[in-house]
Amino acid sequence: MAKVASSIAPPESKPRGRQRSSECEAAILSATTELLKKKSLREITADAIVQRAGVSKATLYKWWPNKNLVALDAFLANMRTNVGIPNTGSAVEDFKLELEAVIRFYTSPTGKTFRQFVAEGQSDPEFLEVFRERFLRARRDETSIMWERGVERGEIRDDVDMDLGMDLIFGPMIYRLLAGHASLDDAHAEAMIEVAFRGLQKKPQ
Amino acid sequence: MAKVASSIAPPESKPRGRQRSSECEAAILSATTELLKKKSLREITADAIVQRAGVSKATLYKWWPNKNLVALDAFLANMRTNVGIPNTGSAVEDFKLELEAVIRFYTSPTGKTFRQFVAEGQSDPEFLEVFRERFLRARRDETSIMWERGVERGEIRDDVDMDLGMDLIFGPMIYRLLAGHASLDDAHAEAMIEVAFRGLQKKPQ
Amino acid sequence: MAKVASSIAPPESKPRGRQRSSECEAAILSATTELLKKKSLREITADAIVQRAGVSKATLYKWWPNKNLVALDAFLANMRTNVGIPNTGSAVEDFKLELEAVIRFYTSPTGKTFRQFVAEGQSDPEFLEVFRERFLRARRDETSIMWERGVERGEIRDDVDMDLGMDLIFGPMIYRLLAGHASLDDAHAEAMIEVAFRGLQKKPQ
Amino acid sequence: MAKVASSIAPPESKPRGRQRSSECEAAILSATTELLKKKSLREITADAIVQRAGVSKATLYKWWPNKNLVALDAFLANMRTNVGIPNTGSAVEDFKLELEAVIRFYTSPTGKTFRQFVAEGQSDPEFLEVFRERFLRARRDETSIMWERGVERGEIRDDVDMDLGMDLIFGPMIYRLLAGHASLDDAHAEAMIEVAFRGLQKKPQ
DNA sequence: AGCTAATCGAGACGGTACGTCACGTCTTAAT
DNA sequence: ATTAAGACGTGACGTACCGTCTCGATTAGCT
Repeated sequence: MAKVASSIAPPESKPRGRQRSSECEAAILSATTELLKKKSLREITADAIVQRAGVSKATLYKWWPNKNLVALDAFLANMRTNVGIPNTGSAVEDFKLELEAVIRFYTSPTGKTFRQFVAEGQSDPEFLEVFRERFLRARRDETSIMWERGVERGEIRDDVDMDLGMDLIFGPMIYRLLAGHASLDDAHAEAMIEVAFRGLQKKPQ
Repeated sequence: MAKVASSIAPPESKPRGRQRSSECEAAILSATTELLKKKSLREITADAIVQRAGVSKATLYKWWPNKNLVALDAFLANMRTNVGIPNTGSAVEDFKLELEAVIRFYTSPTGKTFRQFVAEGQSDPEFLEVFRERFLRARRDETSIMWERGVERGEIRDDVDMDLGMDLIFGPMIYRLLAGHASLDDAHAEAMIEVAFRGLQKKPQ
Repeated sequence: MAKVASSIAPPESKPRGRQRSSECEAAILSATTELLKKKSLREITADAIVQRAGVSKATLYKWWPNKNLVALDAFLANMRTNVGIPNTGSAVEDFKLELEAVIRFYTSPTGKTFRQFVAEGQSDPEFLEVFRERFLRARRDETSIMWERGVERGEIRDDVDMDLGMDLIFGPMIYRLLAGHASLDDAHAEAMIEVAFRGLQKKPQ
Repeated sequence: MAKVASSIAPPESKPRGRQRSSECEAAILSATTELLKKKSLREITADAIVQRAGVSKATLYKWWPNKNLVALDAFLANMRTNVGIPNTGSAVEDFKLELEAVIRFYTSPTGKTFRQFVAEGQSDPEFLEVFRERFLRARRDETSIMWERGVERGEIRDDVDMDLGMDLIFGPMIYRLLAGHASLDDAHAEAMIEVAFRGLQKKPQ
């Protein structure tokens, strides 16, 4: 993470000196995870992380450039149990289930960090890009399978750009998540998909 | 600003002492506006504002609790020249023009502050609420006129909740604005409105 | 107070306009007196005085240049009930009684302000001079009567400078008062006078 | 300084991390010394000290709770070249020389800080105590040697409490120093000792 | 009776220093 | 070489008090 993968050569004589402690990395990530449950990203300090992890500040800054990227790594590490995407045979149903699942996640204790990553990204373009590539794109790659299945089955119009379609489906939810001007629940998901798909699906004619 | 309008009594004898200097307020707001053109909200400091405004820090903190609300007041003060909403006779056209205008604003030097307000709101719920009430709601109230015209003319289905419809129209744009995963221009606006309205408009038959 | 006595002309036609309110002056002085009972001179603020006195800050600064001089006026106003000096017929006894009385005063709630005046004087030479002239000199003028009686009665050597003698008698007490390195009570007064007078008094021979 | 000496264990393995920079401490103390030559203790600001020392404010506040204690440390550091006490064989002569020396010091550029320490102590009892213990007591311990020599040689009465005697000798000088009502020089020292010792010394008979 | 001027309460204002906080870097001794 | 401990410079924070100022209201002698 945040580091270059240690490259190729497998025999690779170890460098001199003490080796990087994977325990340190784990301690930092899990400390960060714990802190994120209690406080917002902005409120968490690098000092708090290292203290809770029983690790020195130099160690943290040796492996990560700043605490946002630590938090991102911690966040991603907790997503490995990756929910499979639904496959009901109907694109509308699939996206409805998916949207519900995503809403549940984003409003969960862990998922609410998402909003804070987007927020941090507004004043740190590099971070925003990393976040986009490592989180958003991964999610979109998964959901694109659902999209393609819909297109192949003739449920989704093939003249609609997928990115546009995806934004139509998930954009309103993101907007509500960030602006908080309206509620977010299963009912909303259903209604939203209903209307959106009226614009996306092929006419049955 | 930041203060409640002093309510009813119109003759309203002035309070005893020295009156609040409107020059100070103006200086602070315009200094903030200038700084926002050059730096992000996060980078701007209260010290920089007061120094540029030639005003004491105590004065700033006397009238505003923090610099975010100063920036919001400055932002709103610059919007008084309020764009009238379009009225072409066609709801699709109206929303297309409106979405294009909004995109142009949000990507303009002044409008890019919008993203930063949303960002700040993520770690400051109170600020988010103020921002929502004083900016977002005002915009939505305006656009709701367009929506209602569309409904009355029979262009927009009357069984679609307006809030949901608005989010469907503007949500995708906000999402792209904040996540930056895809471009935002007139072409996008057109395509987005096209698809969204297929779900929103009444069948012609 | 703190103002030059309004000079010569006794009939003196009053100046036009509203006259200085003696209630204001009294309110300020008594508010200051009250505050001095609870807090040290350093801790008291001009704002606190005017608030407690129900008076405006401009009024305070119109008649006094700073709060130290207000406090000095308040202090002096509370000393009008001027303790007569003792007159037992014996200089040693007189000074013993006087020293005891002075110690009692300086360690009383009112008198402990004395220390703070001396303290303020260290960083404000002008104030020190005013304090010296208006308080210390008045006290010394009183005590000088005791001294002179002693000299006349032949109890005190006439070749000792009075100022030096006074400092010998009161200096040690002031020192203890300010440095706090030893106790101050009647016993100390007695012992101190005992020793000091052995140096001051005429040999009985 | 300002920290407790780290007690007993002489081998004392150094603590883990980066050590306190003695350069910082030295820079702070010498900057403070310089500033004290030009300004009064009250006028000196923590900002000015750290700026002149090229040190951060956090560092100063890490090691000292306030600037008074910094100044005290700086003051004491400049006294290490400790004047030996006189030893002429005569207590009167010894104390006369000592009083002259002390007067010279207290009226010197460095020594005039003494008055300001006493002044600060009046509104900060804790500081007064530290000042007393670390400065006054040290001086008194030194001078007590002179006193004891005098007692042993039979020059000073053995029924006079030493603290009382000391105050009789030095109190008047302190009084004049702080109140400024009379001059302080060698002539004064001589006269004062003359009179004081008449009360302190054993009758020759 | 009005005019005019000094005074008053209220409190806004510019200024200066405060002491705290978090950041990210650096130093040291131990592993 | 990497670690834990933790000192350090930087820079912003929000608060406090100072002494000045601007208001409109009040008061009283003078015309």
